[in-house]
Amino acid sequence: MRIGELSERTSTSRRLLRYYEEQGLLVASRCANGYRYYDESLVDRVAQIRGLLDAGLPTRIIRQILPCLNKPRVIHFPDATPEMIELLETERDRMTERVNFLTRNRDAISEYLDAVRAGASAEAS
Amino acid sequence: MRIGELSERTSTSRRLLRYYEEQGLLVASRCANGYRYYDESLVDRVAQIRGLLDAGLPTRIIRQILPCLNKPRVIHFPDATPEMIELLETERDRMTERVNFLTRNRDAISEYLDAVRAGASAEAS
DNA sequence: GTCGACCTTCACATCGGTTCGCGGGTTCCA
DNA sequence: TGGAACCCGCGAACCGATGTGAAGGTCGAC
Repeated sequence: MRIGELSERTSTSRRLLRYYEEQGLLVASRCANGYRYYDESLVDRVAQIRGLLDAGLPTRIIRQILPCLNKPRVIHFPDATPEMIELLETERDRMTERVNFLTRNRDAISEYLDAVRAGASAEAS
Repeated sequence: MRIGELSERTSTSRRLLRYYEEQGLLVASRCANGYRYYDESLVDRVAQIRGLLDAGLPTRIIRQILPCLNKPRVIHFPDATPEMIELLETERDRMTERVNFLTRNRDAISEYLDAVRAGASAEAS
């Protein structure tokens, strides 16, 4: 597909798709006329990129970890340098921290909502 | 404590502490001479703020949900307007999405690391 | 009393992700 | 042949979080 369709299907502006490409997060082949051409699988990849960005990871990091997150995972780990592994471990730990933190706070919100609802129903009775 | 101590104990620049206050995330009382004075409990609060920021939440949202996240939780839910409840529910759901997303990706990284390690040990044998 | 360490406010800079919008080329259809 | 709808690259602005630094007030110690 071309950039317009990808843009619609991912709810992401064309400009931003080009930006992600510029940042090395997204690869597009080119038609004879210079138009970008995107593979079907890139819809998911864009969602992944946006999810990671939304979670607070910078493109710099996303660029590094993205290649390790694809389905045919067994294929290409010959490029696993020690620095790369360390980066991945660090980032994995940071993500775990984020998960724990978010979970705790979300649960606190849930509790609060429960308390409010309990209070409201008690008041109604 | 004054801002310097809070800054050190939270590894947060003074500038940022003032910024959080300006954004309504942090309250400081003032000494006679105009210096900010912080309660002990604010050390934890700063950590909480930074954790939420790190997880990708903007100060605007943090300001809204923070009051519902404190220990004496039962005390003050008289100010629970329907809009507030809706905001909290929305934000709780967004956080759940983030958690799921981060967990999936972190697990993918872990799997990759496992695969690399397995490959490395197989190669070594 | 003055020096140093702390605090105040404030304006400005930086950085990364995002949006806007230009000037121009390509495709297709009337 | 022209116009609509798409594409290109690109610069500029924006916004939110953060850094930097100036100009000045307060305090304790020497």
